[in-house]
Amino acid sequence: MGTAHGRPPEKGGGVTLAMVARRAGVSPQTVSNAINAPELLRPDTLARVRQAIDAMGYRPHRAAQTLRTKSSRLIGYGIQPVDVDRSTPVMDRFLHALSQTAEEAGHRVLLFASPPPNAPEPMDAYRELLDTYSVDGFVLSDTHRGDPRQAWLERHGVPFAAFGRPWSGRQIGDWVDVDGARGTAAAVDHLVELGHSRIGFLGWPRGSGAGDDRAGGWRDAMRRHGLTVRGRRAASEDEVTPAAAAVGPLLDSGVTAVVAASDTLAMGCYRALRERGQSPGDDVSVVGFDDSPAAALVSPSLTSVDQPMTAVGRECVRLLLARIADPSRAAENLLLTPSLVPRDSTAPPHATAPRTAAPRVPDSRATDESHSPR
Amino acid sequence: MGTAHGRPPEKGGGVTLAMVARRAGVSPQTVSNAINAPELLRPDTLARVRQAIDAMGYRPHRAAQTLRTKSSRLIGYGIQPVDVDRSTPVMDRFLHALSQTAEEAGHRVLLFASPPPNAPEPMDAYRELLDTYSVDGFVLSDTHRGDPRQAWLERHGVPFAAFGRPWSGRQIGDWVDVDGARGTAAAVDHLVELGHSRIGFLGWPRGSGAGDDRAGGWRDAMRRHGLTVRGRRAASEDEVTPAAAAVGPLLDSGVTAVVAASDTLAMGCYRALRERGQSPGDDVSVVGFDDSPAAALVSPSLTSVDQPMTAVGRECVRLLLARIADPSRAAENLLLTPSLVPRDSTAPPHATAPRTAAPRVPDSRATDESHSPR
DNA sequence: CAACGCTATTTGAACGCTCCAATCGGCAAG
DNA sequence: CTTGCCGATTGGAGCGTTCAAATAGCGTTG
Repeated sequence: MGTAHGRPPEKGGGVTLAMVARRAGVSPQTVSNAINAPELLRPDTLARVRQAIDAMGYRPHRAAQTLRTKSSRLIGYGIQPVDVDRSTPVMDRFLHALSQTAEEAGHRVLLFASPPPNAPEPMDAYRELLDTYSVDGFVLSDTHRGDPRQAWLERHGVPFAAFGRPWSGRQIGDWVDVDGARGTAAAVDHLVELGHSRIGFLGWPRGSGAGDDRAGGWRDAMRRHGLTVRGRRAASEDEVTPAAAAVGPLLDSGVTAVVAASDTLAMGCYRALRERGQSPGDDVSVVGFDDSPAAALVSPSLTSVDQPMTAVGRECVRLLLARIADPSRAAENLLLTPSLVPRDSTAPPHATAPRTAAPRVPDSRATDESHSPR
Repeated sequence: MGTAHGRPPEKGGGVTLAMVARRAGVSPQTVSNAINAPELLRPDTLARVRQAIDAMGYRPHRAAQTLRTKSSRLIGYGIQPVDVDRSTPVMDRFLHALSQTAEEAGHRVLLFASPPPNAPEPMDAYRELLDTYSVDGFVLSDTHRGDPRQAWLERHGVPFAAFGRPWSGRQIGDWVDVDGARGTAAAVDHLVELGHSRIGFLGWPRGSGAGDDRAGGWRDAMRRHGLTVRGRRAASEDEVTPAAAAVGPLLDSGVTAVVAASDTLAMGCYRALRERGQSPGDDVSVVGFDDSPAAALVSPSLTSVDQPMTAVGRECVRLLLARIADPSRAAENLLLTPSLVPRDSTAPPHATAPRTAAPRVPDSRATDESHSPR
C-alpha cells in the first residue's frame, strides 16, 4: 500500500526475489518461475506475482543469475587501437547496432581493449574474460589473413561470430561479411549506365582479402559489359598521397571514371585530378567505397559504396546468440549486399574531347589484370 | 605435479578458490586474502598460495565477487544513435581510451544503447543497469543544454563523469571538457602569424554551448590582436550546403581566412570557394575543428583543431573511478587543451589584390559581434 | 608463569538466484 | 474409498566469493 500510488516505483534497488515472494504469498522459486517460465504458473498466481513484481520494482540481480546459471548475458567485443582507421571508418554504426540488437535479446556488449594483432599473447584478454565468466561469447571484427582468433576460440569451444570472412584456409565458425565484389560491380553498372566505358580501378596491392574481392567485382562487371580491363588497374596503400601518385597512369590512359577500393583512395584520385587542373565528377567520375562521413562532406560529394554496418552488427549478434543457444548447430555464413550511394562525383562523361582509344600504358603501377589467376 | 610443466596453464576455467586453497593447504579465505589483501599473509604463506594460484591458472569468478561485494567493476557507457554524427565524429578514439584506461584499473566498459535525448523515459536504461547491479557508474558524453542525466544521476547518488561541461545551470558532478575557445584562439594565432588580419568565423547559430565557446575564443583572440571583429561572423547549421551559403557574405567582405566551428562547416567553406573559382588554402585559408578523419583526406588537407579524445576518455575514467572510490569527494572538473594541426589549407595571404578595407556587409547572416552580451 | 596483546589464519554465514527433487492438491480410473 | 497420476508449488542445496567474528599461535610483560 505504501508505494501503491500507481506511478513507477522510485527505487528498485535492494528488492530481492524473497521479498517479492513474501509479498505475493508464494515461494521464491515461484517468483523465479513467473519470470523465467511463466507457463508453469496458474494464471491467477502469475498475475498476483507479476503485480507484486512491478509494485516493488523488482529486478533480478544480474550477478546472482550469472553465478547460478554460468551465463553472463554479455557479449565481448575487443575494440582495437584506432591509429589504423583504415579498416574501421564506420565502427560507430557497427557498435551501435551491436548494442541495440544485443539489448533487444536481453544481452549487452562488454567492451575490452583488444591487443594489436602482433601482440605477444593476443588471446590473453579473451582467455581472461572467459575464465572469469565475464562473457558468453565474442564478436570479432577486423579479421585478417592468418588471424589466430577464430581458430583459438573454436579450439576452446567458445562461441563467436566474426565480421569478415576467413580469407584463407578452411572456414571456421559463423561469420557475416559484405559482398565487396557486388559493391564495385554496382559502381561499374552505375557508371556504364551514365555512359562510361573506360573505367579504371584503383585498389590496394594484391594480397588483402577485401581488396582482391573488390577488384574482382570491378573486373567481372567490366567483362560482363564487354569492356576493356587490361591496363586499367592501379594499386596503392590506403593513403591519399600515394594514391594520388598511383592513379596517374590510369588518368593518363584516358579513363573517364575510376572506381576506388576505399574512400581514401578516392580522395587520392580527387587530388590527382585537381593537380592536373581537372575536376572530379565533372571531367572524371569517381566512386569510393565505405561511404565514410567524409564522402558526404567533400566537394563534389563522393559517390560511394555503403556497407550496411547496421545489418552487419545485427547479424553478428544474431549468429552469436544462436551459437550460444545451440553450440552444435551448423555454421552459418552471411554475405550482405552493399548499396551504392550516388552523389555528385559521378556524371555522364564529357561529350567533348574524348580520346577514342586509350594508348597502351606500360607503367609498372598499372598491372595487367589478365595475368592474375582466375 | 600434473600440470607442473612450467608453461602457462592450458585451461583455467572451473578452478575455484576452494580448489586452490586445498592445494596450497590453507583455507579459502586465506587465498582470498592473498589476492585482495596480501599484506595480511606471512610471506611464506603468500608465496605458497601464489604459486598454487598460477599453477592452477586460477581466476576469481567475477559474478561471485559482484554478488558478494555489490561492485561489478563495470562502467556503463550509453552509445547514442549515430544518424547525427555531428557531435560524435571521433568517438572511436574516445571509446578506445575509455576501455584502455578502465582496463588498466581493473574495470571494463559496458556498452548499452542509450535512448535518444527526447525519448519518453530517457533514464530507464540507466535505472535498469543500476537496479540489476550491472554497473558501478556511468560515463556520459554528448551532453547538451538541459540534459536531464546529470541531475538524475546525482539525485540517485550514482557516480558518473561527463564528457562535456554543463553549459547551463549549476555545476553538477565531475566533468571533462575540451577548451574550445583555446582551440579557435590557437587557430587565430596561427593565421595571424601567417600574416592574416581579416579573419572570419563560421559557426553554428547562437545557443549551443560548444559553439558559443568556440566563437568566443575567436572573438577574444581577434581583439587581443587588435583585429576587426564586426561583420566577420556567420552562422549555419552543421551541414555542408547551408554552410557554403552562409559563408558567402564573409568571403564577400574580403576575409583572407576563415575559422570554422567544425570540419563540416570548413567543408562548406571549401565548396563556396570552389564555386567562386577560388581555391582553399591558396586564396583563402581555412581552419576546421575536430580533426575528423576527413580533414586529412581532403585536398588541400584541412588545418584543424584536434580534440584530445584519448586524454578525455582517460580522464573521464579517472574521475569516475575516483568518485566511486570516494562518493563524498569534491567534484573535479577538467578543461583540456586542444591542439592545432597545421595542414595545407592555411598559408600566408596572397600578396596580390588584397582589398585594404572590407566594405560593410549589411547581410542578415553576418551578425554584428559587438551586440552580443559581454 | 599466567595473563595479555598482537598477528596470522580459520570458521561460519550470507550475497540472490536457479536447479533438483520432493510435496501438495485435485481429479479420473479402478 | 483407494490408487495413480498430473500439474502447480515448495524446500533445500549450492553456485564462488568475501565479510565478520572467532580461534590458534606466539612472543611480551608484570
